[in-house]
Amino acid sequence: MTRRRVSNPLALAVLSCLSERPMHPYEISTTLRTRGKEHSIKLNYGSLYAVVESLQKHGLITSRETLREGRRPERTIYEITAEGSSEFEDWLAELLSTPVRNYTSLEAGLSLMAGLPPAEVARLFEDRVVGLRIELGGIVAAEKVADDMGLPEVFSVETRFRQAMLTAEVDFVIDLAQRIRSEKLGGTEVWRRIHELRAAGMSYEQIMADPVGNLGKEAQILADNIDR
Amino acid sequence: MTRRRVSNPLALAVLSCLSERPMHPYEISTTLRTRGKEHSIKLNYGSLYAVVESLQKHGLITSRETLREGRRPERTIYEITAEGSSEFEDWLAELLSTPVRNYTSLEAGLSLMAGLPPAEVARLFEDRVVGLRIELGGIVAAEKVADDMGLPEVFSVETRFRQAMLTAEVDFVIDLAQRIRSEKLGGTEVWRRIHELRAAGMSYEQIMADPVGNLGKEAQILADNIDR
DNA sequence: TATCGAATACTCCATTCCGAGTAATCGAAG
DNA sequence: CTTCGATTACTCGGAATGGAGTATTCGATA
Repeated sequence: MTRRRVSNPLALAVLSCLSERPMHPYEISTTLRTRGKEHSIKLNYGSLYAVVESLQKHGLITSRETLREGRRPERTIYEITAEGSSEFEDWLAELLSTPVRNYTSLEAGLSLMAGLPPAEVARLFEDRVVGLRIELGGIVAAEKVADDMGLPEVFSVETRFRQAMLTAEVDFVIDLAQRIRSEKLGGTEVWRRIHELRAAGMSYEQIMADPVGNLGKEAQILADNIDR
Repeated sequence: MTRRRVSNPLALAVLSCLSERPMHPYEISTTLRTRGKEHSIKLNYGSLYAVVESLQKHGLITSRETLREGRRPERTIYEITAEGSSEFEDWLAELLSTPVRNYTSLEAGLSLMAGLPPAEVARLFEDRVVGLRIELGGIVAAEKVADDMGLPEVFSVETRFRQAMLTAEVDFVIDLAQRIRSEKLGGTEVWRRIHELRAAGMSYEQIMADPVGNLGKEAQILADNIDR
């Protein structure tokens, strides 16, 4: 059981919109878009309509009326229930107060990076830094626009947060790339050696048959960890 | 079309394991566990078996043999194909070099935080900091254990990365909580006022009928943004 | 005034995911 | 020697996801 009856964060955004006033799903989507919330909460129609239906099923919102103009598709207007309001507050409080594990793709990559040779990994990180700086540039520009429009900071803190996280990532990646290049990162020699031997045609299993002999005594730990 | 034929990062971990030697799925799972990779890549059995099957279907791995000991379930041993190897390298290179949007739950929360009153949000952030510090403590302890065992840093950079990100998050959240408490965060007064009026029984729509009158001239922007 | 692209307002459904369940075996303690 | 929890090794089905498709209308341009 996933603690929340509806667990997609998009549902929280829906409750947030309906806390203001009743809306129909498409209006919710455009509201979220114009406010820039779709940059922090993944929004696509498939999920939106599924989530709205699920919220209704669980009594957190109710449909108020269905109207149609001309031969356009129907628009069902939803409003939040008392139960929905308290779910909204409780859920939002939980999101703000309770750290949760978020798996990022960089973490996945880092955890397996020894699968590529050190020089290549360093180069890839240098590429990444270029990309990160471009993203950061975009965020800073967007912040400036919001500021010039007079939008108070409270309504775009998530952007500041992204900026902070991206900055920390840039710092980390630059440092890591340098430490790989200079072989100051612990184990880089063993790592490089493994790839040299593999490039020379030796299999991983052959290398690991005698790690210390093939790779040096730093590799003892690998021998200990890899055998069953 | 999701660029990769198999897009779950767990598939990358599977390919990584099979790059070393042939294994059966359960062995892959235990290998990933003992190496601590399941902290960076979500691992559950349902996904593991689905992903293995999908990798096979797409020709990135092949089953080598199926054996059974006693009346235990069958164990099918898989090995990586040449195509699988190049997919592994290509995919890993992409993960390392190319930033992607990762939606976090905190970002979702931040983007909607105006839905709760400022004082409460500040308190929630203070709670979060406690939790984050506990997590950080655990990570630092784990790093020490790895270091004492002599495990070279290359094989646990992902942990350092998590540490860096969590530290940046703590800094951000502490600063934000302080700026809310001291009302130095732009718009905090308007924000507080909205919740005071709502607590006094006024609806959001009533408030927004005359934002400047109800909330002060800082709220002009809200009027502009909220009407259609 | 005819056309064409953008916006409106969804629907569909093939994957993918993931938590819970199952069933056998092993090892240690009493 | 027997019981009980941990480990081994998966299977299953319901829920979530997300991209592509559909049908109408509006507004600008030629």
